[in-house]
Formats: sequence, C-alpha cells, structure tokens
Amino acid sequence: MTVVTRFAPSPTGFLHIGGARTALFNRFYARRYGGKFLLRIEDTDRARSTEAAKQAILEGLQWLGLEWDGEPVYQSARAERHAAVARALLDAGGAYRCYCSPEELAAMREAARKRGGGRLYDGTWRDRDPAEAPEDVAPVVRLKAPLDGETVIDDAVQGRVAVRNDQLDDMVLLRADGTPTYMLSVVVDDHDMDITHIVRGDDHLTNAFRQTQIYRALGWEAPAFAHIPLIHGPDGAKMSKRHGALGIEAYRDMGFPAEAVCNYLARLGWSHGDDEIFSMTEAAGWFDLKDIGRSPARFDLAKLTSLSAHYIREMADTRLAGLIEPPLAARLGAPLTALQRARLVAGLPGLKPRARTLVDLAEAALFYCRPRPLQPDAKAAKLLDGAGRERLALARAALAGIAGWSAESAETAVRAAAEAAGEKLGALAQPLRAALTGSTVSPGIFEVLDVLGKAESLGRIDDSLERAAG
RNA sequence: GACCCCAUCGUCUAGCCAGGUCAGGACGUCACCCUUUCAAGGUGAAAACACGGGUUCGAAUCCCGUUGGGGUCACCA
Repeated sequence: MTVVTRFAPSPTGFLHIGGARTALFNRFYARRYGGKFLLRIEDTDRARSTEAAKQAILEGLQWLGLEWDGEPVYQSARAERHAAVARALLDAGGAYRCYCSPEELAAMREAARKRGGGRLYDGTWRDRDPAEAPEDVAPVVRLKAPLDGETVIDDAVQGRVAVRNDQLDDMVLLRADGTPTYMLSVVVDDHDMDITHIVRGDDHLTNAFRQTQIYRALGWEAPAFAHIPLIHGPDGAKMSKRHGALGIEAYRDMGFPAEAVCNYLARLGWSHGDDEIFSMTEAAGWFDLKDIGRSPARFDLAKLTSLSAHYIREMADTRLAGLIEPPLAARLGAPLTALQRARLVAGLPGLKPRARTLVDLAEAALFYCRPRPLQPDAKAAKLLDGAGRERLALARAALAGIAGWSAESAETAVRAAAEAAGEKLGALAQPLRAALTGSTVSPGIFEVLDVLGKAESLGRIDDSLERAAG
C-alpha cells in the first residue's frame, strides 16, 4: 500500500505555525515511506474563505519548501459528489431526513445540557414516518448513527481511544439547502483521494469518531489517524490571535530563514533521540508517527531565534547576500552596485556569527554599503572626539604607509602604532571602528579594513577627521 | 457541565512500551576563558520526574485516584 497523506487547510486565514507543522509532518511521513503528500483546500465555507487566505497558505508552504504532489484539490468543486454520496446513503437507509426547526434544536441542546451531556439531537425524525413531514420545511439529511456500543479509533499517536455511541448524535450530512457539511466532505474527499494516513491537529480527535461512523455507514475503510497535540502560546494558553498565532509570513518578515523555522517546528512534538539540528531530508528519513509526543508544546521564540542564528552562520555567503539584498536596497533607497554587492559578500563571514535573524544581518551589513560620508551614531561620535581623534590620526598614518593591503598587514601596522604611542590596541581600534562603520559594534576591525579596501578606508577616516576638526 | 486527551529542568525534549542510569541533550540563564567592540566559540554551574496511594527487593517507567493543563461539544471548517 502506497502511503498518501494530505494537508487540508481551510482558507479562512493565514497559514499559522500549527498548520505549518501539520503540513511538515504529513510531508515527512509521505517522504519516509515513498508515498505522496497531497494538498486539499477546504473552501466550502464560502462566507469565510478568501482568495487572499488561499494565496497566503500556498505561498507559506512554498516558502517553507513544503511542496505538495500534484494539483491542489478544491473541496468546493466536489460538492456535487459529496451530496450524491449522501443521497445514496439516504436511499440505502443509512441516513434520514430531519425537519426540525432551529428552535427545536436549540431546545434539545438546552435539554442535553440540563441532562448533563449525551446526545444533543433527540432523534425526533430518526424513525418518524416521512409522511408526517411538514411541507413547508426543507429538511437536512442526518446520519443514522449507531445507538449503542462504542466507536473506537486506533490512533497512531494517541493510542486506542473509544467513545460510547450514546455520546455521539446523528450528525448533519446535508444542509437544508442541499450542500454537504464538512464532516461528510472530508470523508468523501479522503476516500476519493486514497488518503491512507490522516495526520492532523488534536482538535480533530472528536471529529475522527464522527468520521469513523460515516466511513462505516458507507462501507468504506477508514484511513489511519494520527492526531498530533496542538502548539500553545508562550503562556501555555491556546494559540490565538492574542497569543502569538501569527501567519508564517510574519516569521519570514522577522528574518527567520525557512530552514530554521522548519527545523524548529520539526522538534515541536517530534523527536529523534537528542538530535536538535538537522536538515529536512534527514528528518524525513527518520520520521515516524510513533515518535510524536502526546503532550502539547509551547511556542518558544528564543529557541527559534537560536536556530535562526545557527542557519545564518552556516549559510553560503552568496545565498545569504541574495536574501538580504532586497531589504538592504530598501534601506539604501537604491539597488546595490556591483561594488556594494562585492563588499557585502566579502563582509558576510564576519557579519554572520553576529546576526540572529536576516533582519539583524541586513541592519549590521548596512555600513559596508553606505556611501561616504558616514553618519556616526551617538556613541561612535563620542569616540571621535578629542583623544579619540588623535588616536585615529595615528592609526591613519600607520595605515597610509601600508603597501600590500590586507587584514594582516593592517593589524601589524595598527598594533605597531599603538605600541609606539604606548596605547592599548583597543584605544586605536575603537575610534577606527567608529570612523569606518559609524558604530561602536562591528566585525573585527582589521577584517573591516580589508573588505573596505585602502582607498575607502582612508576616505572614511578622513571624513571623520574633518568632521571632528570642523 | 459532558466526553476525550495530556503531565520529566523556565521552554523543547531523551528515558517510559520490554521497572534497576549520578534522570541525558538542546534553548534560555549565570560564571569563567578567548578578545580591538559586539557576537561566535570553549569550559563549567544552577535547574525537572505535579501530588497521593498502590504493585514490586526496586517505580520517572506499571495500576488507581487527586490536582493541574488542553481539546471538542453547529445546518463552521
């Protein structure tokens, strides 16, 4: 049997962190067993589904690198098939028409609450003679669910879970307007798409019982279920808009590389021994449902950030440059010139270990690309006053005499100048840093000198010297 | 409220199924080292089996209960 998994988001909002992880696990599982990973857009709620949300989901998946197999299936396009299945079930006696009014239903719900649980729907029309049907009421179609016994699902994550059938009522399959409900559509689609494993959030666990009853009524074999615990916000509460439930693109915009987000998400609820940092290919090779935990996890931005820093450090310079060029150009107000790009790539090795996100990195890289004269920040400006200016002049003189410009030769020259002046290296390095970068924080100063080149370096130093003099 | 699920450092987790380890790792925190700033890196430290009963020579591991957290209870998906 070929494994077929699916991710089935409803396009009523962005792709959130939990959905992304669900998609990731489904993809891992399909890859692990050489199967297929399908995408189904559950857009049957026309009132709430939006084109923008659909795009956000597709783009989010693509950004994360979670490509699906084949074309996405749109649930709304299959409504006629869903309804036909329900009508066939009706003809076979596995379902019936119910003419209850919303008021009657509300009363039943109230009665059930007073009773302290159990079935909501009291079965009024289950065995009633259809001849008694009121003529002016459009009926819904309900499943004739089993009254006693229990419905059991053997969940790959949760284990065997059983619910007594007297807790489950006759769910609506077809609305009064003839459109199928979610519960029916999901079952028909999963069946028609040959889904073998349904990996989804814990919040669907109770739906699994209802769906199992539909499968049974239809005489279809249910797929295997794996209900993964939800991701909670940092405070332990359910992820909601108030509690850090952002769209995946928000994390992209915060500067987290996609591989860091994937790696982080993979470790939330799933583990492979003590492995923390791994590629998605490795994870797919290791992945199995039995290694998914049963308890919910809290979202921890600090750990994501540390993974982000790791992937930035490890990333190839040219690729990294490509990722931060757009925001850099935006800050500069112009596209990068070849010279700026060359300096950027050359400066990246020193910049990388100092950045935690791509946003940090772009910000820190700005000084390599800024045109002269640089505008020093307040702390840097202070380093260029009085004594600092004199030491800077000392450093300039030492630098100006260098024949073969390199990080090493610059270091030799500046160290010698510091020693001659009876100063510590830092006394010359900090003013130099302020002049060269406009800041008090930067990569190693000799590396900066090297990347900038002799002419640009001396030019920036002179800019500072002149500013301090004037 | 009813039904269902869960419970190891602050967080993510290994260990649990097939009881015997100083309960391991990672993030974060703290200290020290390195050092031209800031990072990175290195070394080290503090930090957990929710509670109560069993079963057993022995329980984080098996059983029951309590407490705490979570999910679901629509003609939404």
